[in-house]
Amino acid sequence: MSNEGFFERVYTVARQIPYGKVTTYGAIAKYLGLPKSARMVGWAMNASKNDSTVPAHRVVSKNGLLTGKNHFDGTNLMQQLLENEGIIIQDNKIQNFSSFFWNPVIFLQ
DNA sequence: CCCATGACTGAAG
DNA sequence: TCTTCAGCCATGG
Repeated sequence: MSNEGFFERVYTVARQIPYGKVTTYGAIAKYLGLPKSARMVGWAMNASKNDSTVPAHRVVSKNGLLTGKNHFDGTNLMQQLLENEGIIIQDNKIQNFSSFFWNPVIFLQ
């Protein structure tokens, strides 16, 4: 894992996100040892569009805002996918975000 | 090698 | 609370 490319490492973590849970770009970056590279994680998600095994919709910004929803096909596809997992969303923002947050730094230690 | 681009963040005003 | 700004660093031209 540590010898794989940056994207693959991001994908490996993203695939561990449990159903009905979400995490942030920054948390994944921190887990990978690059706490200042949240943008790279977002970029990796964009590149994961072809890879259906990566649950990119479960990765949101620090505040629970669906900043990447515009990169999904449907206008509200990202939101619908999350709501389908039991997550409540209002104004592009996850409600009660902290209760859905899954921190890879803690769970994958 | 230099420059632009970004699904981010945290600090500052 | 909201808006701006500046680091951040992998990729591609």
